[in-house]
Amino acid sequence: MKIKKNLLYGDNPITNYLPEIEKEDINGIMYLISNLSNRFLEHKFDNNCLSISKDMKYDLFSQNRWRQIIDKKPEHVFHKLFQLRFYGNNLNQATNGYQITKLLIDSYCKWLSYNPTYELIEVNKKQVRIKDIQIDEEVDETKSNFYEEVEINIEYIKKKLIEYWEPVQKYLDKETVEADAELFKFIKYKIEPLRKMYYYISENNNKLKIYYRQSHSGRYYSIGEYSIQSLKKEVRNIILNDYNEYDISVSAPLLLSQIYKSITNENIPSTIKYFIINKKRIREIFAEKYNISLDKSKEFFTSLFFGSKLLSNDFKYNSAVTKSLGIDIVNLILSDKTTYEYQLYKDIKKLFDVISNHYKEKDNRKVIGFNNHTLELRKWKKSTVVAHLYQSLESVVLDSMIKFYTSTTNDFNYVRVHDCLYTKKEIDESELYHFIKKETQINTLFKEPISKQFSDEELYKMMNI
DNA sequence: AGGGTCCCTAAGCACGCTTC
DNA sequence: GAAGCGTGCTTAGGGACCCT
Repeated sequence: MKIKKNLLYGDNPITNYLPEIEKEDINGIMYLISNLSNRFLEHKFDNNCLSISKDMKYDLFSQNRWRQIIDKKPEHVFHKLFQLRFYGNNLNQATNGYQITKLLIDSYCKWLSYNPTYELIEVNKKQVRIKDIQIDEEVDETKSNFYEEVEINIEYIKKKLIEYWEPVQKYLDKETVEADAELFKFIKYKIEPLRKMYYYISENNNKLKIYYRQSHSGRYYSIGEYSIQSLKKEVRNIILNDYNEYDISVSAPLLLSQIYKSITNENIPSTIKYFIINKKRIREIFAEKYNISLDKSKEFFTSLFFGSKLLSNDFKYNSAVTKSLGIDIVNLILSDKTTYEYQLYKDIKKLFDVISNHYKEKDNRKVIGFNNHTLELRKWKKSTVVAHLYQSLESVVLDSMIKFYTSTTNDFNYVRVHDCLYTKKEIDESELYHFIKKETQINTLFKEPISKQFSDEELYKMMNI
């Protein structure tokens, strides 16, 4: 256990609010402060009380001491401080009946602005982070297959971080701050991840180390605390600010169609073809028609191409789509069988059936993907099988993209994101297309198609508006 | 010796968020 | 549909201890 000597009791924002801290508990408080940056909004405040998880209590005070000395004695200062518990970690549950108080925002702002020392502490053998500095990478080497390292333009991230910080700063002057979903999400999913990544990269000589693990289908997932793949896209694009993004446009419909075509030798259903050509407008008109947000609309079509059911699913009454859109809208979609969206739903279902049955005939225990990765099945499950095939084909295309990039530029700064490749140097999209076609026989698209698009009038007619 | 209780930890599940 | 991370809660099971 090591503690920075000059970070004294009373020097940090939390202890300012806690007049009676016992000396022996200061380690615990240090631990709390070090965790504050990432988690503070998930702890419910009531006056000067905050709640922390059971594990954290035990880490702080040891389980025995917590139970025997603190939990059983209501007069103990920490009993009062930590007695509250809350369930769930989303905003609604965390703030139910409470407000995000000035204390909370204040502590966070002060904590960030202080930044006086870069000292690390150890508590109960656990290494933790304090004052923004990472001491140890917590990636489990046994889980990751390998890592790749890429150069990052850190100055731009710094600039963006300052921009991000502005909207939070204005809360400093207010007495109380109302629970604000936007603020909550902004800090939790944008500021904190970006800040964390910024320090991670700057500590590593302006390079980003990405650990990958390969899944059964051949996809590479970035793992660990600093996983770049599950960052919000906006944040990821800030980090990879000077990179070029080569995205397989309408990837799921496009690749599924080619699997279908290779099996049946037939043209794909026209509904799916129209979607590939007019994706953007179709999503906009769909959002308009059912009066939902564009994001919900995107989610709807994405789910359809992953084989989502509209109403019920096997284990829960409501499918993911029903949960997202609400039962009324789903019923509305299902009520008119002549609409484009209904027919698209049916055609995708047919496409899934054809692909699934074709492979089931060969062997109903295993499926060999396009990259020769094999899926072993105990029980045949259509959606899993199609997902495996789709992902294996996707990984073939991504491998091919990487091969093209590294061989033509002799550069290895690239980041894998399933059906999208970020590259440091620019490449020619048309050459990339031909390379992939030659290597894999797959047709890809890297930009929204502009030819053969329907007029709005035709689209409205198609969707029965 | 058997039964009950407490302590402690790990593992598993559920949930909520992100990405594609 | 695939997967990731972080968090909260429950449960299983072993060890230590005490009582009958």
